[in-house]
Amino acid sequence: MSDEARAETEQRRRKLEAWRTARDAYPNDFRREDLAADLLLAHGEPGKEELASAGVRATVAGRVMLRRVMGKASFITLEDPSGRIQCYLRRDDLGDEAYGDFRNLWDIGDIAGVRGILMKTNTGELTVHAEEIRLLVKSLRPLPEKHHGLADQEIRYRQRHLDLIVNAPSREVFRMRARLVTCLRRFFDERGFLEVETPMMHPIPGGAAARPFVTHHNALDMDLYLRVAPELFLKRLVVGGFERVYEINRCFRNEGLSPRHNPEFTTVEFYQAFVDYRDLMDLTEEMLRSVLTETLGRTTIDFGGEEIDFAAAIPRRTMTELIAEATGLGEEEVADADRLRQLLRGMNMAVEPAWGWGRLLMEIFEARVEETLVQPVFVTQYPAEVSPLARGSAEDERLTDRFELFVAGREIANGFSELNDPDEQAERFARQAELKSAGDLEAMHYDEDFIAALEHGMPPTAGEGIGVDRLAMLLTGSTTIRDVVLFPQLRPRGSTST
RNA sequence: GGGUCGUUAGCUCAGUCGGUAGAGCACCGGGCUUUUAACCCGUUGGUCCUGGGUUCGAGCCCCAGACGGCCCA
Repeated sequence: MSDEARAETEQRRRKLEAWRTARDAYPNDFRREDLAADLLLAHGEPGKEELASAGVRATVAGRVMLRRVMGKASFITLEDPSGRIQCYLRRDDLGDEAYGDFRNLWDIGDIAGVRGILMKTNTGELTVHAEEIRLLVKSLRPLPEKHHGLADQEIRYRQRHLDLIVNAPSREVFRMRARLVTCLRRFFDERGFLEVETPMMHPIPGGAAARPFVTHHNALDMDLYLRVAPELFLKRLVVGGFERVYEINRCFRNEGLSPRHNPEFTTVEFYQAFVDYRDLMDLTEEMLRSVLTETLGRTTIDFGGEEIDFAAAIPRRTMTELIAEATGLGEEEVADADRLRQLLRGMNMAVEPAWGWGRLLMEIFEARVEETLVQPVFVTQYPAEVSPLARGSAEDERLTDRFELFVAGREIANGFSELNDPDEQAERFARQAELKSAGDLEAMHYDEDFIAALEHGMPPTAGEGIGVDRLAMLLTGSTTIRDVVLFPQLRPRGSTST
């Protein structure tokens, strides 16, 4: 901290010490009775004289955000969770001592309580004319600038409390996120889904192609993995007879940080027996319209200057179709692994010899198609090679009954008809295990316990995962996940690691 | 991991060609009893991200590093 910041903090500490000598500097007996927004709603309309004759009492409390001292009278603006309310403080009303303490010891950022009578100023602003003022908490550190707020992104993420104190739009983002989660929960509850919690620590990481975080259990003396997905546990619950389940919770993936990736992120994952992936696409559309209507009050969103429309039916396009369109390849060429490999090399992209047709197709899709999918679209018929848990397509054994939803060039949801043939699942795991031993760090483990569960019989089921952070980004127009995660992961300050 | 842009007062930001480091807000002192980002007067406040180098002289040029943003892998 610089001399000057220290100087101001010391100044404020001196004020606190002066205040402390006479009384409890951290009282907890003040009870707020009115919120700023409620007062404004109830008394915003009446004129100055009308309000004065009504003599309405109010008791407010909040953080001092603005201060205008005019000698023997002052205005302060308090901010509470609902909004801001102005208070009018006069020496002649409060007495020399209380008013003097206010002038000498209070600062912007302190938390205060004010009891008084509602009035309107000459310019019509609803104001609490103070009869009693209380300094409730002294703030020892200066707040960021009152008009421009806090713009430094690094400080906004590292000291989120400051961001929340000063930046109203940031508070609104997290309120919106909370509403989103409430809506999701209600949506699934209303449809008979049971909310469950499955392990965050897995003996074998599974359910997604991703590198896990490793931790260690001392008493059991075994490594555990932070889950990359809850999928395999949720399907065991379907085997157990919970035919509709959902979980809203964190997943962890040991990958780089980016505007779209935080190592811990939230998904809602849900499973429903006796439906297939087409039914889930219908359900997803319904869910999106429901969430948008309840949170934003409309079915369109503005994202990066682009209006995105969820009112109409969301188109369903196969991956091969979209690739043919984007690359100009013919149907037979898209079906030809050698042709795809050639194309990728022509795009100057690394190609692993182990990659088969499905993986090559996926790579091309990610490189050429994804970012072009701005309006909502369900991409269907994902290759089996990259979908080791999805049911194979009846029409083409190289494909699966799987879809992903793309909006604004981002993957929002991933769902499929579940593979419930234990023998085929065992073969798929075996193939994944081969890839893993060949060095693919994201390949899945062979999960015997899951196979055993499938052997007891899982009803025909479809399941889906939706990125809650990414939905929150869409709803709030945020282009980086860090703006919708309260405490995003950042590199430790002053670290020397590379 | 690579490329690129950024880091200057507590906060928001200027800083010309390499020549004594600035503004607004906040803070401190003074004035002001209905202000509105209050206003007026006067002060204070700097590891110019860090470490090297070039130069008579570096916030500015060069090298390395840290952290952050963006793009790519």
